[in-house]
Amino acid sequence: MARTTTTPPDGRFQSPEVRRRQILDAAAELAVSEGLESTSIARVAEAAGLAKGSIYLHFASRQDLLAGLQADLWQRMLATPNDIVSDDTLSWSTRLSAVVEHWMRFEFEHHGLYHSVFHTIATDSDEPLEAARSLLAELIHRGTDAGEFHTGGLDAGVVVEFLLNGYVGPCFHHTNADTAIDTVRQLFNRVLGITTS
Amino acid sequence: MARTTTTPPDGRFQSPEVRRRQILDAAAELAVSEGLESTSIARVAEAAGLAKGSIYLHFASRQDLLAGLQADLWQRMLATPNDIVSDDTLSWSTRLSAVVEHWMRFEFEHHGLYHSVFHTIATDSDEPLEAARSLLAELIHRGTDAGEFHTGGLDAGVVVEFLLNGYVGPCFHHTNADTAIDTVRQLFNRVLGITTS
Amino acid sequence: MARTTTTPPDGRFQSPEVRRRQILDAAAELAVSEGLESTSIARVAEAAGLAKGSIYLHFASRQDLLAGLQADLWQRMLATPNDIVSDDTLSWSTRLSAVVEHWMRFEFEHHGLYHSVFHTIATDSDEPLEAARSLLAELIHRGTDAGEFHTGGLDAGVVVEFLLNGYVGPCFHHTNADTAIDTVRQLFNRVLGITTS
Amino acid sequence: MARTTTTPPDGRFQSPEVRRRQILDAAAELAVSEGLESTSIARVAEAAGLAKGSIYLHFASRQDLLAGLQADLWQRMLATPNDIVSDDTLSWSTRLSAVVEHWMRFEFEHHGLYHSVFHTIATDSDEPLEAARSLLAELIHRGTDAGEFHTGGLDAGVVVEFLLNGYVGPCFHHTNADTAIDTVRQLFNRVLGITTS
DNA sequence: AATGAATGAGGCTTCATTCAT
DNA sequence: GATGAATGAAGCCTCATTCAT
Repeated sequence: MARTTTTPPDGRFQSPEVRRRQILDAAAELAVSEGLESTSIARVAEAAGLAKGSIYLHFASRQDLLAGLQADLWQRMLATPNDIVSDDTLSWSTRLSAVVEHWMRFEFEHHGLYHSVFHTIATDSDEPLEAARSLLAELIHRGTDAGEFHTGGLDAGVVVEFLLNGYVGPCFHHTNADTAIDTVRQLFNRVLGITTS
Repeated sequence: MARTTTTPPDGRFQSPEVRRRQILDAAAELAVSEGLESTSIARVAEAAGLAKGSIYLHFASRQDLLAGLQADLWQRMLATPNDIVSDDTLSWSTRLSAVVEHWMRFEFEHHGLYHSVFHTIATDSDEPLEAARSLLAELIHRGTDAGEFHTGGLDAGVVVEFLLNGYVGPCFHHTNADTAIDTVRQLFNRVLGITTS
Repeated sequence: MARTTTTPPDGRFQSPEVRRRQILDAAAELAVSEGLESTSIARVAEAAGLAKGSIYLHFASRQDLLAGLQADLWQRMLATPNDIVSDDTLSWSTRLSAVVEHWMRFEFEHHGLYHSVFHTIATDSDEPLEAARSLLAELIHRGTDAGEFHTGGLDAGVVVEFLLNGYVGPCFHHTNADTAIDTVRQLFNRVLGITTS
Repeated sequence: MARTTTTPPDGRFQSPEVRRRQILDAAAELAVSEGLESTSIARVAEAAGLAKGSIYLHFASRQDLLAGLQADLWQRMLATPNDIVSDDTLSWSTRLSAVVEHWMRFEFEHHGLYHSVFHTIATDSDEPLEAARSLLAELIHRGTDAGEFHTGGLDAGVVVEFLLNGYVGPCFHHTNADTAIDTVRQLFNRVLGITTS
């Protein structure tokens, strides 16, 4: 039949994957602009150009939607850094710098959404958060082993938490992003005893 | 019913100041134990031993109450550090250490309440947050002038934000508080180029 | 003060007991006219002259309201019969007749509401239903012992269920109530082997 | 996707009659296991192996489906009894016994579905219910004329309603089915003045 | 004949806020 | 000052029904 038309005439009918993404994007935008708690199903539906009930074709509940948003953000936050850490052509301090830059740009773009998602949503698993911690912990550990970093007996867990929270602060106030990133990179270096000659 | 007049045996009639304090304390306790969003007027009233309507004799709205709570917390967070910074018998690095310890203990005690108040409540003024920034900024500035800290041309605003957020991270995970505080103090030292001989 | 006015000017403020009764009455009326499932909170509130939210000052949930309605009906259904059964000045067959009449008039008045409440609402306890069964079972048992009834070895439980359901049937169709009651009384007599000379 | 044309390997295309039956059977099963109100279109479709929308190719609305279910049940309830009543090789009391047994077994099998269908669904016509009444009324009338039953001037309509409701009661509580049936048969005999010598 | 994404009315429930007492 | 019954807007969710494919 006429089943060949892959592009529907208007946007009324969409494949589940597309719709799911549209909804998540709408939710993310709302969450950024109005806060997570104000991100109601009604608002999301409106922003996504759907009826309220249609949200439930893609998410079992508001909690589920929020969890999906969280997972989505985490995955975007972690994908590139994972690649960076695995790239053995780079020195450890270069990898660290690259990860910091990625995270900060991500945070600038989302203007703190990560932070509210981070601290507000109750999910069953802290998996992705743990993944971020592990990533940074491993990076530090291996850079130290390689003689590039010098943590001098500091509690590794505390250092990781400190850095992971610290870089977020400068992202909230729109000073020049490049300056902020550059400064934070140097702060990471100081914390990890990296001497940039 | 048969109880006729004046001064009731229990604490039913209180001066406005006392009542206000009772309400704020009840709200803070609830916010710590159940989260800011779950802190409803009904729950606060119940915890404060008042009827719902009576809350409105002391606060214009829920927002007002939450703003009061915020101001209260900031107040508590800043009072002692202000004293510390003014104490000229101490070296700048000692003052810094003392402020960090105060803030971290405060955070540990309130189990992240500060953080959610910080990030959730929309207030008209960022006054107190600005005050915290100023405090730390001044401390760093004067310590640098005194030759105790060495920030080497780093953007002061970024450093302040970095530190102000960084110390919060380790407070969420109940590793031993003393270890966390000690480690964070050393991290501050590293960031500010303080050499502890 | 002016606390003496027991009758409020209009019906806006009522004591909890009065309101609870008004709500239950409204709910019963709706349940009779439209069926239990159609008895929504919104309809009940409207019928009771209240806002939707006000229902929840008196009932924890729709289930709770329905359970309250059920309990209310059962209690009205069982109070008088209990008295009748205890009245030792009457013969057992007279008591039986009186109970049947009470139940049937009750059913006529409520036009089958008992029946839908009986079969629809999921309550934690079947207490009151069990109470009705017990009442009839005891009445039959003691009337048999007294030599007034002759059940001749029939399974007591089955007989009770049979009678308890049977009398309801004629109440649905508005034949003359008195005729129906009189006929059902005779049917009970036949079932229980009572000879009315 | 790659599956090209005609006659699919599974039972996807069916004649309307077969589909209708499949849907009704699925609905009946669901109604028995979960109650009439919980029998949603979505559940029925799922149980029948169809998409939601396809139900509407066979029934105009949910009400229509429920009415169909009702008609179906009545049909099954009345077919055999009609044959029994027409079987002139049997005495009237034997026919009565056989009808009672059929009805009770039917009720036991469906675990009260008949009852909820009976009392919940609003249909335009009470035709089938009337048919059941007529059947029993005729049976009683002709048995009385034949001298087998002795109703002694009791109101026929009331007696029919009484019996029609009465037999249902014992079916709800899983005492032994055979005992229940046997007992109810005797109760019918008592009501109709049948002496079993 | 079949699908299933989309709809939107309607149901339950919560909660900040008001106001007569 | 204090109360608490009452309100009503707003939130989450379900489900019968439609319709483009």
